[in-house]
Amino acid sequence: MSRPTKHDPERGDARTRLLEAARDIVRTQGFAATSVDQLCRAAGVTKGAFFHHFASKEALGVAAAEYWAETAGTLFSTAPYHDHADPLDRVLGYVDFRREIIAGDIGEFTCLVGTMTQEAYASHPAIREACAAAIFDHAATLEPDIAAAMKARGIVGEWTPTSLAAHTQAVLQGAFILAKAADDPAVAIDSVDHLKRYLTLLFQTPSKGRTT
Amino acid sequence: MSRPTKHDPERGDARTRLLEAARDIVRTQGFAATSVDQLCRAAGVTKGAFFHHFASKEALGVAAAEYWAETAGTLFSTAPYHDHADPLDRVLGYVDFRREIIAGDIGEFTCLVGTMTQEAYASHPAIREACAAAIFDHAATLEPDIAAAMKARGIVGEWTPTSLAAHTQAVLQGAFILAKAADDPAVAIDSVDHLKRYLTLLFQTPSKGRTT
DNA sequence: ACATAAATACCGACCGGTTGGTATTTATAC
DNA sequence: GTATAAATACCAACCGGTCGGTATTTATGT
Repeated sequence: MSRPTKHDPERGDARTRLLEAARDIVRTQGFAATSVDQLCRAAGVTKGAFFHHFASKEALGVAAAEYWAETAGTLFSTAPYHDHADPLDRVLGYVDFRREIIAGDIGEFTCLVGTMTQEAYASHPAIREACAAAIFDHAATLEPDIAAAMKARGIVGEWTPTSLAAHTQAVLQGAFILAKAADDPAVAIDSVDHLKRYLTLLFQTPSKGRTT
Repeated sequence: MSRPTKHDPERGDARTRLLEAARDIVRTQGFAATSVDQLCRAAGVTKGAFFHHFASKEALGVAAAEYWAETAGTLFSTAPYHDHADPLDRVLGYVDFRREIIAGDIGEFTCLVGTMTQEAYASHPAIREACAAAIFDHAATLEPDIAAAMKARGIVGEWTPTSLAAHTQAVLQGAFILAKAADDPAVAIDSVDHLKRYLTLLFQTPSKGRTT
């Protein structure tokens, strides 16, 4: 055990390590099934440190959602799909980028805030709000490109950029659930392919494509 | 309290009441956050009865998923959308039927097995399997109509009836997550509308609509 | 028809371990 | 020296699960 003290920086401070532990463990076990002790063990800190940084387990959940939104924000804002000249290519490039991420271990590509939403939407309003912000703020980053693609092609469909952006997130979240159920990422990739096909059909339609 | 004995049938036996309590409570709180005591209180039975009918809390989770699959099975097999002559109309009728269900309280139209999958896929393999069966067996009921619609229109796309059926479930599951996050069923309805639009575009396409 | 045996269904007190959270102390940084 | 960060010790409530027992239904032997 040697000397446990001396403020060992190791990898980041205690708060960040707890947030990263939450990201990894909550994604595979869920929020309720993850105990504070387990988080502390994984982060290599004591309970005292936990409750120094977070007022409660719920507060940790909120912070984890915010941390998730932050890291995802930089991941996607620096991704290469923004380089395409055509706005539709940027949207399709986003879907391709999401598709690439889906591989390997399920606990590593699935979405923390989607998982937490399911458990916390009724019992922990603060967590629900933080998750909603993470999801819909991320969706909002797609709206300008969708709107530009609509304008460029003169599309005036009965749907809005907001609802289409939200739909992309719904497909992704649902794909994650199916991948977890099937214990196989392939089914998630199939759904993302269907999403890309939808976007392509939507924007290649010469007429308005009335359906409803 | 009067006389508690004499095998009071009230509303179904203890097992069914526990299953119904699980369906209602787990959908809003999640599996891990729902205690056995809470289930017993809601079902009006004692802990002794619980562990008489179920070997463990996990076994209750498996049984709840199976019960869900059973009740959903009768709900959808007796639904009116099967009456359409055109197989595509049956598929679109299914989507309409799902759309109609999405209304009112979120805890009442969301999916038990989708919720449980998120929490249990890694920690409770038996629950994961039961949820997977519920989801994919339900999806499979759409495959014959999808296949018939493809054949009727001579569509030989790069996708399969199985993957499209699974995709419908992904959209629904994702729509539920977004509804929970936004605390508003409207966003779920929007996604279902996008799904219907996708199906319509897919099957009205004269060419194969190569995209990938 | 009836006594008896054996399942089945259910009850509720109880157990050891874990839970989220607190109080107090100790080390570090500026 | 004082604010911040972290460690230690501790707690009452709650957790899933057990257990000995009782009531009721069903099967069986005569």
